[in-house]
Parts: sequence; structure tokens; C-alpha cells
Amino acid sequence: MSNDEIIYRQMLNAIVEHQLPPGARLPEDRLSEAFGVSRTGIRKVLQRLALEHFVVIEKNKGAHVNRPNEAEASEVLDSRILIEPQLIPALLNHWNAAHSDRFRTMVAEEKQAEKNNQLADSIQLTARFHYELATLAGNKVLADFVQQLCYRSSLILAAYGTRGSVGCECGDHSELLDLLDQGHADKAQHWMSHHLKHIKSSLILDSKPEENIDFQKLFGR
Amino acid sequence: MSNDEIIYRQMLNAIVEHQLPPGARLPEDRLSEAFGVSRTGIRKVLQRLALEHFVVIEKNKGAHVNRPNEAEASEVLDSRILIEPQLIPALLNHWNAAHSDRFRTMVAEEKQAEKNNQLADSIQLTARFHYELATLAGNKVLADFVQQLCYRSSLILAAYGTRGSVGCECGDHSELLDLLDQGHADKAQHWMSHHLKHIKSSLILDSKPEENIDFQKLFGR
DNA sequence: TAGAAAGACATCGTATACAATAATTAGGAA
DNA sequence: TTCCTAATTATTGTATACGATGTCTTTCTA
Repeated sequence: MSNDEIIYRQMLNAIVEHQLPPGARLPEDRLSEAFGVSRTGIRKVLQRLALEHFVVIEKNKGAHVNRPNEAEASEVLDSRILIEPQLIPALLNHWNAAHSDRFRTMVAEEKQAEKNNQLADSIQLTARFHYELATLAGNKVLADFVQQLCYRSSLILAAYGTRGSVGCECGDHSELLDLLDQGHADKAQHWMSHHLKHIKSSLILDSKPEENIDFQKLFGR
Repeated sequence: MSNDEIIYRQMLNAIVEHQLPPGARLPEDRLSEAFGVSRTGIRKVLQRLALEHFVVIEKNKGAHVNRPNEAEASEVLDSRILIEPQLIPALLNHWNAAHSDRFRTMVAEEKQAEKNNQLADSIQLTARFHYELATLAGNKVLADFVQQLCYRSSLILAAYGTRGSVGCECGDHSELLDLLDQGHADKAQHWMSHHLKHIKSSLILDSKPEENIDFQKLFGR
């Protein structure tokens, strides 16, 4: 793997694992000395992360971790609700016992990580579950998009998630695996849709003031 | 608009309009003198185009316009077939006479461009039709993805399209507008699905040899 | 003391320089 | 001639330099 790629992954991981929280500033020279490369390489990575909506670059002001607004949060989840259930039928065409085992192992790790309060692992495993499921549908273009949406979801949870909503997100993925093992396409699709809608509804999206606070209303008489 | 953005758009346009055909090499210093900026700015644009799959960058070998393989071509079209029809219901919620007029004007321009053999305009207008339709569904995340897929489709047509398949792609978009005006969600969805499947089936995807030619089989005795 | 202006500092945008790698050409031996 | 090797050229990868912009601090005045 190339050097850039390594830096990219480390930064992306730090962001989706909430070690770099939404809004965190990302000064180029600080990062360049941390990674031991020049600003050139860092800028390349930051620009990529910006295109993927993980960071925001403001001209002459630098980069910071994206803090998705409510519209973006809503749209990312809606996109997943539209796409992921639709992948189930294609996915079931390739589904077999070996896959089932692999995913059940993943779910076990998820539960373990959650039990041990390993937030970072828990987040990564949850995203991987959805991504690898999407991959099995056989369309790499869509699977990559789903992966990006999963990572963005993690950022959204950092900004709008309720306490423990990562664990909540996990729901119980093994239920889905049961449905897949039984070959129930409809039920599996429905489960996925419900699962994602549940995550969306667990977000606190209603009017975080954040900016443009009405001080008159707040303090005025 | 920033300077990079202008260069980006010019290059993207040149690619989707088939002025830079699939496989065309894109040497940095040639581009930098053409645009009157240093290689730094060009590299930034090339890297963005690479992330969006319009160009391919090979380490130490430079960039060239992407020549999508058959799998990619198939997957891009399948993605559109999965997503675009699904946007129709949300779109219809906002549909009104003003929108209808705007899109009908666009279709008229399409036909005009096609008649005059203005390939570039024709391609751009077709993509815009699909993108702006997607935008009306109200989900910017999905609309941007659809836009990218539309542009990639143009690249795919350059590689696998039959003679005149751009005009073919246009089909007759006004038919869709009629269905939308009448509020027939189901029929509009079906039309869109059929439309995209038609485009896909018009591609010549069966086994372009291109590489790994079996010379033994071809010339051996 | 509060506010504004000016300077110092930090940070980014862009160009350039040099090293590393690949492609090409030229030269020599079989 | 044909093939292989070596030198040259072209092109990219990465670091650095410098000017531009924004931010912060200090100082002065009302």
C-alpha cells in the first residue's frame, strides 16, 4: 500500500472512530510533522477526505473534521434506506454457509467489542458488516458508495447520536443473518429497512441551535 | 468559482464530451502550460478526477483518461437502474408546471443539439436532464451520486457505445415528462427503468479482447 | 475599562527545485 | 540484421520556499 494510502486510512479511522471529533481543526504542518512527511502529502490526503465529505476545507482557513448539518445527516441515512434493502435479492443469489459463518463471526466480534466498551472497534465492525454485505451483491460501484455512506453515518452519530446509539446501531445483526440463511428475501429487506430507519429516528435532529442563536429571545426582556 | 474548480470543469467537460477519449494520456507539464498554472494545481485536479473514476493515475507513470472495463460499465448502469426509478415518487411530490416547462425546454435543446450533430452539447444536456431530475427528489447526497454516474455513463458510451447511441440515450425524454405531468408514478418509474435498461443493452459489452490476446490460438498451428 | 488600530504570528496557496522512476534511444556484440 | 545493454531523456513524486491571507495580541485612545 502506498504511503498516502496509509496516512489516509489512519486519518479516516481517527475520524470515524470519533478520536477526531466533528469540528476538530486539522492544521497541515502539525499533521505533516506527526506523520513525518511534507505538507504536500498531507494536503493530498486532506483534499481526498474533503471530497468524501469527511473534512471541510475553507479557503485560506484550513481543514476541520466535518460536522454534518441536519439535512446532510438525514440525506445520508435516507440514501442508505433507499439502497441497502434493494441489494438483498442480489446478495441472496450468492449467499452460502461460508458467508453466513463469516458474518456470524463478525457479529460476535461486534458484541464483544461493544461489551468491552471498545468504541472504535465497535464502530469499524458495524460499518464493515454493512459494507461487506453490500459487496456480496456483486456491484462494486454501489458497494463503495454504501461504504462511504456507512463511514459518514459514523460521523453523523458522533454529532447527533444519543448516548450509546452506536451499540443501538448494531441492533442485532444476527437477526438479519437468520433471515438470510432461511432465504427470506422480503423479510430480510424489510428488516434492513427497519434497522436503518430505527437508526435514523434515534438521531437528535430537531434543531440544534449551534449557530444564529437568538440571544434576544434567550436573554432579552 | 475558484481557479481549480474552473480547470476541473474544463477537463471534466473535455472528458465527458469525448474530446479527451478513453486512454488519452494527460501529462502534467503539458496541462500546466496549457492552463497557465504550475503542476501543483494540475495534480490536484487530476487526483480529484481519479477519485471520481474519470482518470486513472498509475504510480510513476502518470494519468490517462479512464477506459472503463466491462464490469465497471455494467455496474454503473445497474446502479442507475437501481436508484433513478426509485427517486420518482419523491420527485413527484414537488412536481409542478414550472418544473415541467423547464425540463421541456431542456428536451427541446437536446433535440436541437442532436439534430445539429453537436455531440458535446447533446451529451451534457442528457446528463443534466437526469441530474436535475434527481435533484428534484430533494436528496442532494443521492443527486450528486447520480450526477457522477451520469458522467461516467458518458465515458462508458465513448468506450462501448454503438454509433449514435448518444442520440439513442436521449430516447425521448419528453415521454417521461408527460407521465410526470399526469402524476403516474408507477408508469414513470417503469419508463425510467426501461429507458436505462435500453441504454445498457445498447452497449457492446461482450468480450472486447483488448489485452491478453491468445496469439497461440490466433496464429498457432 | 472598552473598543479600535496596528503589528506580530500562524497558517495556507502556489511555484519551483531536485530526486526517483520509467521510457526511449543509441551503441555494440553475436 | 537482431538482440541486449547502457546512456539519455522525459515524466512523476516529494520537499521546500515565498508570498498571501487570516488570526491573535498588544497598545493606544476615548
